[in-house]
Amino acid sequence: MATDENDRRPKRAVRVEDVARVAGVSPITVSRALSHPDKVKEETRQRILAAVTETGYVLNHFASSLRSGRSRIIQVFASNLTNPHFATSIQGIIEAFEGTGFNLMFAQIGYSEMLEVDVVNGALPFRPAGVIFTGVVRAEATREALSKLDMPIVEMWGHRDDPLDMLVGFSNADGGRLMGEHFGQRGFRRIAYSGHATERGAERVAGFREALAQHGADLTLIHPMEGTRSIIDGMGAFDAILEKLPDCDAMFFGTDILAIGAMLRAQERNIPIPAQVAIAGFGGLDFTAHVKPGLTTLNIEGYEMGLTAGRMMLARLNGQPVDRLIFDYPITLIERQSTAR
Amino acid sequence: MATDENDRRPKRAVRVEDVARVAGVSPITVSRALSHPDKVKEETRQRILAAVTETGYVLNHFASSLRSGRSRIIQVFASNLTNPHFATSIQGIIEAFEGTGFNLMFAQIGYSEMLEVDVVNGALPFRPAGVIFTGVVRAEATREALSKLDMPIVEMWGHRDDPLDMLVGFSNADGGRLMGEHFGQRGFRRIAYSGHATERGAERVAGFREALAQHGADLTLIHPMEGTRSIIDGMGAFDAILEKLPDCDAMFFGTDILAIGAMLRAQERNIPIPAQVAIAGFGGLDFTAHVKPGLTTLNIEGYEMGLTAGRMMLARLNGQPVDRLIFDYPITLIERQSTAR
DNA sequence: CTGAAAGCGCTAACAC
DNA sequence: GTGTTAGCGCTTTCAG
Repeated sequence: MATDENDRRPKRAVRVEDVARVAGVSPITVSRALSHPDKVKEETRQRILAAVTETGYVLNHFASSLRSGRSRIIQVFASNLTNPHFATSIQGIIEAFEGTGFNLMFAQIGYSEMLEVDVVNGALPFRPAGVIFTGVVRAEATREALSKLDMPIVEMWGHRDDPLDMLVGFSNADGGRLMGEHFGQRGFRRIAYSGHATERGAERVAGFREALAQHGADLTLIHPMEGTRSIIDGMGAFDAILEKLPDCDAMFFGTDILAIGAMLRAQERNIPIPAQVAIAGFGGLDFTAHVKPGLTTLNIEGYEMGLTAGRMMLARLNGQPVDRLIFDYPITLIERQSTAR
Repeated sequence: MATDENDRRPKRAVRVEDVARVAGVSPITVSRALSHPDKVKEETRQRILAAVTETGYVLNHFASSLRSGRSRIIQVFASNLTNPHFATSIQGIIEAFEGTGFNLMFAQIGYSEMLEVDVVNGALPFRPAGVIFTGVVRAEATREALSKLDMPIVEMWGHRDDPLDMLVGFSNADGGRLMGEHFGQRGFRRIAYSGHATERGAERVAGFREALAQHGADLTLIHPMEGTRSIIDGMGAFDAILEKLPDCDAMFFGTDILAIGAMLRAQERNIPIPAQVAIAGFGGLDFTAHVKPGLTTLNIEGYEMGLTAGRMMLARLNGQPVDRLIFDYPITLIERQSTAR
């Protein structure tokens, strides 16, 4: 960028000092012009901006953060990206922060959400400006440690009345209830659930059971599938359920993928869906609309949740008021042929 | 962690100096014990480690990186996570770095790979220890800028004989060739391709066309679909192709998702697959094995590619020799009912 | 609205 | 194998 022949030597990076010299001001004024533009006279600011372009200056985040104790890093604790719901959610988060000058740092957490204090501490050396969890933090010790940190936090994909700070999620209990209501109305009686059955899965199961009870039905069998979600697993689950509960007339799966696996397996075994067994999924992935028979499912807006999570965080970081700390996305039943009677 | 009552005041963080005092050594020795263990006497090291636990010391990355000019950050430039291939790949990368002490920073690049110098520069203030691209860097200017950086780089999901540094990919041309060979042998004559058709897509199309030519067949129609990959898009593509090429007898789609959409649309329209139109996909997503008819596809190991990319980078960072700079994953044809004759 | 001095916490370079 | 000194580049005081 500089026009002289010094370009040859990438000796040392351009510093505020260099910009300051070119602009004829002191280093601190350059710093202010860049981070608190309104605290510097417009004219000076213009001169400084010109000098920045001329010198090709870029801020050294390390020096900046070391001195200020703050950073422009958003720490994201994400679950398995193999699950399209989470992947899509993360995509939403990424897009929310695009072009904002914040940088996203990723760390993996298990699907179990049994996030340890250590995992969180491991990310703190970066003093992130904010933290986003692709889940609700369960461990009490971790919650306490986090709440002491006094930084913006977004939890996702679950529900709590007392989030650490902000929450973008939905109620698994409501989801379970919706499906229980649906199954109850249809008159199903020998009912099985397969999928995540602890933590947030437990809430879903509880809601499901509760709604079924109101129709005099109950959840006859739970076939737990923690952390797995392939089509093959769904096929296996279908067989396993019919093995234990041969007269099963309705199955509710914790993910659409498992449900599709079950439907495919039913086809292979010539078991008519929904005539003999009704099948429902969870997630609202787009292919559920296109399989035959169409798959009844609970729809969740993963991408939008991610986007919203990112925007809430951003608003908070920019000092804007966040109108709702808890943003529960509605979960809706999409009724299709696979559970028709 | 400290046992006295000073715990109440989180005045300032524990520093090397504090650890040094407790261990009865100088700060620099603490630093060395932590980052170059072999340069410190075993006994001293033990004493220091004890002091670290006692004081609850955690390294300040900002100070460390500011001083050393190095960081433990791996910059990942990722494409759209909405695409399960990329998401899975990223998952592989994440797992490769789990527990290694390196931190992953994410930035989004468009599917087009027309990564600008600016995007790259935007990440450099963090002086990453390495950079991973979920794609091959196309823009020459960017390639040059990167090569001057003198840091480990992994490019992915494509092929070049002259990678910037390391490459984990596969040959799109080979993939296209495999499918062209397959279509040619089956005797298809009115052939359409739909999907990504520029850059890496162009290589695939070229290979496809080349192999078809050897069987006296040719690629009659290209229906480009840049950056889209939903089932709905596949349904639309199917209709669009038949509109332009009513006697089309075989379609090759750039992603399995598009291919599935096409198959579903064919079912709706009562067009027999493969009797009237053969359909093939690309990617080897697991559901291709389970749909009816089974979908012929080209298999790609996304997760493994990510894992390998991460491990190559890690080996390089740990100063281990990297035996192969270019790691081409084999791409294989999975022949199923959807293209049977 | 602008500047001078100081120091964030660490490690490179050079002793010993 | 260990210590001393200095400084990475920025921004927080505190003055003016």
